[in-house]
Amino acid sequence: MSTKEKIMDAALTLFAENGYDGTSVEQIANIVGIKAPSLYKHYKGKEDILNALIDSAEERYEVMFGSEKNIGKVPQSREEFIKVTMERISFTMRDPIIRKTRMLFVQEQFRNERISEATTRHQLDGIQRMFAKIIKGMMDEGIVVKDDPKLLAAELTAPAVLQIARADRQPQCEKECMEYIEKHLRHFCKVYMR
Amino acid sequence: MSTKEKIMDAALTLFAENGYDGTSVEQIANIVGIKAPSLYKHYKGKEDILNALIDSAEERYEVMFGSEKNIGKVPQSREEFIKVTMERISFTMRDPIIRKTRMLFVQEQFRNERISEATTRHQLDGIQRMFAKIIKGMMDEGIVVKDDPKLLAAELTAPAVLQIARADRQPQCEKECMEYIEKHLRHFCKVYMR
DNA sequence: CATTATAGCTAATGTTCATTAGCCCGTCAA
DNA sequence: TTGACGGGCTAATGAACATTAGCTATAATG
Repeated sequence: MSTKEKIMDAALTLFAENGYDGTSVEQIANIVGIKAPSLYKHYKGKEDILNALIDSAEERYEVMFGSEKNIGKVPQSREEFIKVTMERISFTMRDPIIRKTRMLFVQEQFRNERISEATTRHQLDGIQRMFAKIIKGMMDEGIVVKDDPKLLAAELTAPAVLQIARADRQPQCEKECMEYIEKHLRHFCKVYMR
Repeated sequence: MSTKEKIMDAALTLFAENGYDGTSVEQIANIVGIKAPSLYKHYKGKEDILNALIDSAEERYEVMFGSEKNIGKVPQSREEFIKVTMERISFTMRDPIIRKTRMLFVQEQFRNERISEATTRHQLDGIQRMFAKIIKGMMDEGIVVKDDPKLLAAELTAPAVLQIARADRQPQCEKECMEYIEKHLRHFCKVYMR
């Protein structure tokens, strides 16, 4: 891993934990194993690092939600839908980089316009568009009752998003959150699936 | 309004907008109309102000969700339920103190244990317990289909909570958010109400 | 009227922080 | 061999910040 990448990595960890203002350039340099001034050989300043982190999050988002490739095939049964959905949610909840990015965005959303806008785009539009497509697929196959796919997607994902946010701030409740999400998912299936 | 209250008020506004670390004692004093050192006649320090704000938020929560008085009577029709629910949500979304407290809590949730714990208690437990009671009441009256009231409450409130969070960071979308919430609410009623 | 507490002020302190200046060493191309 | 450059270093700078010390005026209390 190059020094530039190490800086990004360390900054993301610290920003997520202590916030942007609560993190000093020296702390970042310490983790990387260099002195603070050396950091300026790689980035113009602290804000430049934040912008690089936002860029990188946007790229990741583009890869995950930009194309429709990663939706996979339409689940053919209730249990299959529950399984792949729980896997997807579990990954999103636990992946360290996604988790730290979420925590960073949550904290900076009111001061940084790019982050504010990206949060809405990722958390609401992206996820719901994805699930709307899956649900639409299942509607077409007759597995799910006919209804507005976007509304159903929002109902499906919103409780999960809130539980993920809870697990971010209270990691000791992670298991409980996942169970709660599964309960919701099963209830959703009971109501809307044949 | 006493100076002590003015300080709380100014601090809440600034903390919500710029975060705790992003706010200086001098900025708070400026809004109040005193010099920074005078502030220490009222509070031991910056953190003391934050703690007072948390105390005050907890008291407010206790008043709003502590007793069951403020649930009001069980709505007798779909339209009545929609009306009172939208009013409740609109108030929660727009009331300046509640809004700023929410924004402060969102930003500090990872660094302050009291806030972390309170966020879960207010955002998940409190709201859902309240709506579960209303829904339970309507189930008993036969207006809502028999089901787990807490699950239904979570499904009802989760999309609203996310839209309120969106309106907090993008106030220009407030109207859009409210319309979105009403759409969800009506869909919820279509699915679960007779 | 005397005294005491309250709540403001200015000046100062010590710390932390982001950033810059300028030096040095190793690598690699000309 | 030379020279340029990348990437590290130390030292320094200047600003911001939380907090303390100590003075003063006004209001409340005896």
